Amino acid sequence: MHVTHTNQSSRRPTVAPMRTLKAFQEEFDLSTKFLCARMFDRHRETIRTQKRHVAVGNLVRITKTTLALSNRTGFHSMSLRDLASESGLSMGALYNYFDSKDTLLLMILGEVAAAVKETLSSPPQALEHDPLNRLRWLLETHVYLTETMQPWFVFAYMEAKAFSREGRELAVRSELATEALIAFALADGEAQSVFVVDDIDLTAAIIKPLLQDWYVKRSKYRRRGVSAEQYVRAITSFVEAALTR
Amino acid sequence: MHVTHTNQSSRRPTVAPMRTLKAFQEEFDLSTKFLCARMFDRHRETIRTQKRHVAVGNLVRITKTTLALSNRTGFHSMSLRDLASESGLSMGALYNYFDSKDTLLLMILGEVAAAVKETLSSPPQALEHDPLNRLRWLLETHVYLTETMQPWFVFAYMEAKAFSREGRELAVRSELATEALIAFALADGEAQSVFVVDDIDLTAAIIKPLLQDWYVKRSKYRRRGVSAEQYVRAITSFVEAALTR
DNA sequence: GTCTATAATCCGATAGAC
DNA sequence: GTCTATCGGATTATAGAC
Repeated sequence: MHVTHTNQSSRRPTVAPMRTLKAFQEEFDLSTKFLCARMFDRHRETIRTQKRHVAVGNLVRITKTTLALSNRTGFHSMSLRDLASESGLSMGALYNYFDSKDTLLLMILGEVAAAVKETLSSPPQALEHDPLNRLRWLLETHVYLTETMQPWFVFAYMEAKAFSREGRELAVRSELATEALIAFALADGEAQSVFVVDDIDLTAAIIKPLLQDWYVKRSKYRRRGVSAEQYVRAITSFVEAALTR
Repeated sequence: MHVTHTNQSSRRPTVAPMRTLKAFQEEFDLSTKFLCARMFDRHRETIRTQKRHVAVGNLVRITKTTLALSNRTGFHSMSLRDLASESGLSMGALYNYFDSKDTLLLMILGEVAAAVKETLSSPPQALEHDPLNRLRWLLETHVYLTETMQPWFVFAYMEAKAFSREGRELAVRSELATEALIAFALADGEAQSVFVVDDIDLTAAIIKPLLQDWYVKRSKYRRRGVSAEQYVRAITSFVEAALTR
C-alpha cells in the first residue's frame, strides 16, 4: 500500500494512489449473484418461488439473458420466448418471477440505481475537505462501478426511456444525483481556489458524458486495448487540466 | 462580418469570431423538407410515388412522425399502424415509400451520415494550418449540425445497433470519421506545439462524447436554459484549457 | 414450482378495390 | 397513388397438468 503525500501548497498536488479495478471489486460485491439476491429480497412478495437459492439462481439466469439479448437489439425486440429458451426456463416459469415484461425492466433498473447510490454516496471521510481528490475518487469509482456492472448500465442507459414513467424518473433521478456529486466537488474546489470554474452546473454536466462513454462505448475502448485504469487516468488528467489554470 | 485576428506568437491566440447558430443554418440547408428531397432522389427507384412534390411531402410526414415516435419509445416499439395513423397516411400508402421497416430505418440513417460528411469534411481553407481554430470550428459546427437535426441524430445514436449489419456499420463508420477529424486537429496542434496531448486517439475519443451529449441529452440542457452557443463556448473553453498547459 | 398448451391480441406485409 | 380488408405469424399472458 502506498502512502498519500498531500501537498496542498504546491499548485499541482501529488496524485493520491489510485485504487486498481480489482481493489474496488474486492471492496464492493457487485457480482450478478449478489445483485440478484438483493433483487429477490426486494421483490419477495411478487415472486412466487419462495426457496431463496432456487429463486436467486433463476433470477441470475433471467437477468444475464435479458441483459445479453436486450443490449444486442433492444429490450422491446427481445421476446419472452427468446428469453425463456436462452435462459433455459419455460414461459410459465418466467411469470413466477415477474408479472409483466415491464416489471422485469423495472427490477433491473432498480438494482442499477441502488448500486449507484450505495457506491457513490459514501466517499472516504478523509476526502471531505479535499475537493481535488474527492473528484478523483468520484471519477475513478464511477468508472470502476460501471466497468463491473457494464451490461446493467448499458441497459439502464438505453432502455430507461422506453417504458413507464416510473422507469424514466428513476433514471433521471439517478443521473442528476451523480451530477450533483460532481458539482459539489467543483463548488468546494472553487471555494478553496483549487479549481477555476466558470459555470459549476454546466461544467458538471459536461463531465458526466465522459463517465458514460466508458460503458456506452465499451466495445470501442476494448478494441483499442484501453483498460479501466487507463481510462480513469485519461479523463482525470483531462478534467484536472481543464479545471486548474 | 468580423475579421479574424490570428496571433500565432501569443500563447493563447485570440478567439476567432464564432458563427451563430443562425448563421450556420443559413449556410447549410438542413430543413426536413430539403433532407427528404434528397432522400427521395436517393431512393427514386424503390419509391413508387413518382410525382416529386407529392412524394417529398409524404416523406416529410413519414420522417417527422417516425423520429417523434421512435425517440419516445424506440423504433422497434413503434408499430407501422401508429406511424400510419399519426402521419395521416394509410398502411398501404406507407409501403409506397419503403418495402420494409428496416428500409425506413436505413433511409433515415443514410441522410444523417450524408449530412455529417457534407457538413464536417469541408473546414474553411483559412484554417488549414491553424489547428486551434480548426478544432474550434469542428466543435462548433458539430454542435450546430446536431442542434439543427437533433431528432435525426438521437435516432441514429439510439437505433443504429437495433437493426441490420448494414445500419450498424454505417453508424460506426460515421462516428469514427468524426473522431478522426478531431484526432487530426490534435495531431496538427501537437506538431505545432499549440496543444499538449499525451495520447492523441484517446484524447479524441473522450472529446467525442462532449459533442454527443448535446443532442442525446438535449432536454436536460433545454430545461436549464443552455443555448447551443453557450454549449459551444463551454466545451470549447473546457477542451482548450485541457489541451493548452 | 415448473412445465406444456393455448387464449387473446397485435404485428408486418400484401392484395385488390377505387 | 391511396385506401380498406385481410393474411400468416409472433407476441404477451394465462390455465391447467404434473
